[in-house]
This record gives sequence, C-alpha cells and structure tokens, in this order.
Amino acid sequence: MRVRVEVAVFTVRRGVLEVLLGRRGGGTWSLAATGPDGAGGLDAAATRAVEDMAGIRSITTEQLYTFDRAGEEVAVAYLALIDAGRHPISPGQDVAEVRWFAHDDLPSLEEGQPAVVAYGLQRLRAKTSYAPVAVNLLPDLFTLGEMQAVYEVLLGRGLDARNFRRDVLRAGVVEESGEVRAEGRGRPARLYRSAGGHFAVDARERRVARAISSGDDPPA
Amino acid sequence: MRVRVEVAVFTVRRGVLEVLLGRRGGGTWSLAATGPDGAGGLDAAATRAVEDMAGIRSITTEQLYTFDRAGEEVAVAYLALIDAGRHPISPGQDVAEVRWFAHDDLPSLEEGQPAVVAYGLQRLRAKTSYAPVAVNLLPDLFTLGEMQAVYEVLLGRGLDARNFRRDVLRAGVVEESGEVRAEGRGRPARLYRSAGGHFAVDARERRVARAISSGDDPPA
DNA sequence: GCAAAAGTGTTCTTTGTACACCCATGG
DNA sequence: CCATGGGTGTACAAAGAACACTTTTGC
Repeated sequence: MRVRVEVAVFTVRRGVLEVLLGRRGGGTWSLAATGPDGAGGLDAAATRAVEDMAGIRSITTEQLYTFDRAGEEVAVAYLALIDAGRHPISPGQDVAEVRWFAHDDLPSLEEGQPAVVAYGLQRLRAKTSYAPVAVNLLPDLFTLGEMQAVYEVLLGRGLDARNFRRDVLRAGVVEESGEVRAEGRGRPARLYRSAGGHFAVDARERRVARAISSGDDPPA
Repeated sequence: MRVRVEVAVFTVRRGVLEVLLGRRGGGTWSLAATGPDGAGGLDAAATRAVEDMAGIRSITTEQLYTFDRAGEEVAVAYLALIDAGRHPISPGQDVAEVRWFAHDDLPSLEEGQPAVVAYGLQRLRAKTSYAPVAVNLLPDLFTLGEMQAVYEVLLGRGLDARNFRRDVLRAGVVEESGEVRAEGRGRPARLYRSAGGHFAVDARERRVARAISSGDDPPA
C-alpha cells in the first residue's frame, strides 16, 4: 500500500484565508505532497513537501488525519500555518506554478484533497478557540489590531476589541516589543511579538482550554 | 512503506481502566493490529483487527494518530471503547491468549505500542470533558451512579453527584428507561440509556464543548 | 478640526463549584 | 432501625459578553 503525505498550508492575507497550491505543467492543482521516503519520517516529509513545492523553509506542521484512498493508498494529511508576507513562494523543481488561493474559491484539486483542505480548515478554526494560532500567521512584530483581524477571519465573526486585548494580554501569549508603528492615519499602535508560551497558562492552573465540539472529530 | 493499523481498546471494569491485549503463542503482548488490505479501508481494518484478535464485533473506533516507525512502517492508531461485560473476549485464529490489563500495569508490548496506548489514554481523557464517552463503556441500561463512577475513573478524581446528575441530564445525553434496579442495599436506582445525540446541544446553541488543552496535541 | 484607529474599565449574565438533607430499600 | 446508595435545590465564585469614551495621529 502506497503512503503519501499531503500538507494544507494556510495563510491570511488582506483579510482572506488562503491555501497554498502548486501545479505541474498542465496538470491539476495540488497540495504540497510527497512520499515519506527519505530521512526523518512523516513529519520531515511534510516539511520537505512544502519546501520542494514552494521553496518555503522552516515551517511548523501538525498532523491532521490519515485518509484512505480507495484502499490503494493512504494519505497522511498535515496542517501548516505561515505568514505569506515573510515567506515568498517560488516554484520548485518540476513545479510549473505555485499560488495562494482564497479558501472559498479553490480550483479543481487532485482526488481526495478537497477533504484534506476542509478538515484542515475545521481543525484550524477549532484550534483558534484555545491556541494562539494567529501568531503563526503574523510577522515577527504585529499590532493587536492585526492579530484581532486574523482571528476574525478565522472565526468568521467580529470580536470586541476590548475583550480581545484583555484576553490576549492576560493569557500571556504576546509581549510588548516597546516599538510603535504608525500605519497611516490613526493613532500609532504598539507592536507585540509572540511570547512563545501556549494558552491555558493562567495563574490558577485550573483553567482549561476550549475547543469547538467538532474540533477533533474525524472528517466526513 | 508498510502500513499497519493498531487499535487501543479500552474498557472500565470494577473501577479500573483496562486495555485489551493479545499474544501469539510465546510472543510479545500486542494491541489488536492488522494490515489495511482488504475491503473497506483503514476504519474497516481497525474493526477487523479487534474482531480477529478477540472476537468482538460491532465496536466503534476513532482514528488517533499516525506514527512512523523508523522510517520503514507507518502505524495508523485507533481508539476503541467498549463495555467488557457485553463483549466477552475469545482468542481468534493464531492468537494464544487475549486479556484485559489494567492500564497502569501493562506487560512489555511490541515496539511503538506503548506510545499508542499513552496517546489513546490522553485522547480518551480529553474527550471525557466534552463528549459522552462513558456511554460507550457502559451496558445498554445503566444508572447515573455507574456512569459517574466511569467518569471518575477516567478523570482520576471524584465528582459531585448532584452536579453530575444535573449536567448529564441537562446535556440530554441520556434518557430515562422507566425501569429501576435494586443493586443490593440502598435505594434502587433509575436506569438510563444513551439518548444517542452528542454533547453541546443545549437550547441556545451557543454552548461550546470543552477539551483539555493537550487533548489534540500530537503525542510525544 | 475631523476622520480613523488605539487604548482603557465596568456591569451583567452565564457557568461552574461547593454544599446538606430526605428517600427508598436490604439486612 | 440502621446502613447504604439514590435523589433533590440553593448560594457563591469565576468567566464570558456587552458596552462608551478618551487619546493620538494623518489629512
């Protein structure tokens, strides 16, 4: 039985959630994919698939689910989040074109891959509620307004700026850089960076992170 | 690359969380395992593995994680929950012995399988907080006292009976059967059955289920 | 001076948690 | 009659959600 690794790479640009796809000459659009052969196992294969397709290095991935494809192949699906601005893409060997596509306007994909994208999106949205996923989608330094905008795109709804500030700062997921940026008109915003630590680290250690109920159910 | 399917089957008996293991003549103890060949793909292979090892049919499984084993094999791990009382076990073809082991007193297992058990347990405990996992570990009809005891074993701590009753009944995960059972001394308890539906179905549809933060992180 | 975005606290509602007593049966 | 487990409601604490105004800049 053949084993494949496929990676759904997401970014948020200009308020739109996008997916990274590549295409061989004249072929169908596809997620970054490869066989798990070579050093390092599945996780390494996922990283390598993205690097080989789009020239993007040092991304973090997370295993999503393993699909079977008509009993002949298993596809181990991964999720990756990056800031498109910091990672310019360029087609790798054998790749005619790589592009970001809005997640709700994807071209026809290879067999089985729509399910990977759909499940990746579901997991991404679920994680939004309890993990600081946005820091993976933002530059090194970012304003809380930018961070909030990312969350709003992922969640598909507006958030209250005051509550957002309070919760993010209290959770300790970001730290002030001391710098400030004037983005045009309006008062300049303080710039923050990721504080590295994950959520659910409040003082009482009793706090529990949350997930949308469907978050880790298997995909349909 | 070789593909294997391995299933960590859990039950709760007499207040102890147990794992189902089998052993070929003279061999090492092992989880139910098989190749994914044959009809029906990975999920069917998981069900078949348990049936072939222990003669247990019609269990529900859930995919956990896919491990790579030294770059030579990938193991797709599954979680299954059953009521040991309703499913007597008997060794299948080529199986010398099948047994339930207390989860904290396992024998030496095949390579890589301790990680499967550990991750299955982590996921099981995480799901406990937001899904009615206990109904899969109980007979058709059960008392709320029995159900609470299962949760206490999974969570490793005592629960307040009043709050437990209120929350379970409000969540609508069980329904009264109308029957009553005298279990010895003490007032007879009402018998309930699973109401089928899943959690997080409260009236306002605003309710969000919860998960321990580490619940769907990859295993170490 | 006005449009635009950043920044700051408080109130209310909901959820979770702690807690004490009576009820029905077996021995 | 008493030991054992079943069944019921209320008070307090914590978390989440809603909400208005002042500050700083570009134009």
